[in-house]
Amino acid sequence: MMNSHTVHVQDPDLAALAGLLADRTRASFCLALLDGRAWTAIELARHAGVAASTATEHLNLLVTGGLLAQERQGRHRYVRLADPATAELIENLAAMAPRRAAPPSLPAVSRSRALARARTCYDHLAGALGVAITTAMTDRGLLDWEQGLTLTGDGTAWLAELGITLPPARRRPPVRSCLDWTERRPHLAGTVGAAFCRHAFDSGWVNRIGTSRAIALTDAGQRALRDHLSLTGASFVAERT
Amino acid sequence: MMNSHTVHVQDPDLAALAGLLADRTRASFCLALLDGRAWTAIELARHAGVAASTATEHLNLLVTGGLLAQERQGRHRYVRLADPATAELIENLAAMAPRRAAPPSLPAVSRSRALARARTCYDHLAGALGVAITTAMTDRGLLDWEQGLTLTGDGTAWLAELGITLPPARRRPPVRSCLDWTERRPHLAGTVGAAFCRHAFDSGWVNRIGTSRAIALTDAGQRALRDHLSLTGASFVAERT
DNA sequence: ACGATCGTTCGGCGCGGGCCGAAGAGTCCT
DNA sequence: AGGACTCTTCGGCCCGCGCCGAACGATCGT
Repeated sequence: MMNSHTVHVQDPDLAALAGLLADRTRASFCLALLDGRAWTAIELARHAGVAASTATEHLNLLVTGGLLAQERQGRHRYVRLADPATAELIENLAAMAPRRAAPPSLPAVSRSRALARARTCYDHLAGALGVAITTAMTDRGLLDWEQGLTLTGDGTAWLAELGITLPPARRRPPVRSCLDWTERRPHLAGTVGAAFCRHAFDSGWVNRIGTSRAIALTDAGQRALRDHLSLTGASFVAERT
Repeated sequence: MMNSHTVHVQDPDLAALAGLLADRTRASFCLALLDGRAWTAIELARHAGVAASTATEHLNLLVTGGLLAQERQGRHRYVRLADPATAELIENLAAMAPRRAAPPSLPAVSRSRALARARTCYDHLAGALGVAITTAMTDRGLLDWEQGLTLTGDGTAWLAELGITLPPARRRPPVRSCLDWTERRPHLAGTVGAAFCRHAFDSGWVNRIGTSRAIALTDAGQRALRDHLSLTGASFVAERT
């Protein structure tokens, strides 16, 4: 039985959702959380340059609004993006948003260079590294861009060879193109992108640089990319410290 | 030569973009414009229940913000969504936004029933009609949902048989799943969805109901759906007046 | 020429929301 | 037990912004 005729059309409260992101501080929180990790309230407060009390209020709004999930451990309040759909929404918004000139301070430049090389974008790899991997996979026929982005049979076999098993396809698409705001080129996201990223961390191919969202490609990682993707290059390799 | 190392990372001004949609009136404008047509300033003002002067200010913001495109004809100011990417962004936001109870006035109920049956969603067909067509195409093997949404070889042939020629694939994906806020099921969008919708209007399969975004399936349209998709049903057929 | 309609500009009003600092509760470490 | 740290609550400030009405200019119809 259809009962759609008894359902009143309820307008989506677009303004309420957009209002959550319409504040500099809250937007800064969400962009920071795009690295996929859980941050504490004070980390976010310092990141955005506001008082702890202000951060608390903003986090309350974002959590009750459903954009953020929180988890309390001891005296810490950890928050992260609620789910991949939320991350995707923020990515899309960020990709369309106008740029805002950042103060080109010296440490900021060095940080931005590390971020441009390689970083996580929610649950997958981004930066020059993410783009290079995606391009190499396309060149080897593992990905197909003809109709949107799809994983080829060769691609499935290649993943299996690496020991990456994919969860059964549910709501979330296995492969998805993600365009973030430093690299202006698309890179691999979706469950495959997430699985590959996890595999790269587990196999020691990449490591986090300190506590930032930037990551560094290890020697093992360079070998792996050369062996499995014939991928060599310098643009995504971190400088020696 | 890579020159990415000279490019300063500029944070996307997410708050500015979200701020454009963070107002009830502006959000109401954008949702109305999701039907894909151009509206005049006063039409939007009346739709949202604000003074003309207020609408002018909001439209200025939305146009300079890049979300809307405008065209002036005589004393009229026509505005429409800037491009398909903008429409998609608003769709995604609307799909995630919390529902807001609408006052269930009697004319509103009747209007909502017509909208639920069949309407345009930006440039493609939506409502029960859009969902039924999409489902039928899937059942006949014209669409494949295994890896995201793709058009099969049979699907391409079927479109050619109808006389629908597709523009060469550029940035915009040929098929895309669109989830709007009345039907909670996905329906066909992308360039294929747009081309099919245009074909349906050109062939007299559907007509606009007055000046609303609701549409009515004609007798010719019912025959076409039966012949080409073995699709029969009542949920998407308008009542006789 | 005239009224009618559409759109814009401007001044002014009022409210909401973002910010802080101070005070306090809860947690961890030593 | 004590200090250090994280987080929350509250009061208060103030700016921004969404709203309107009035006046005006522009355009269309007759």
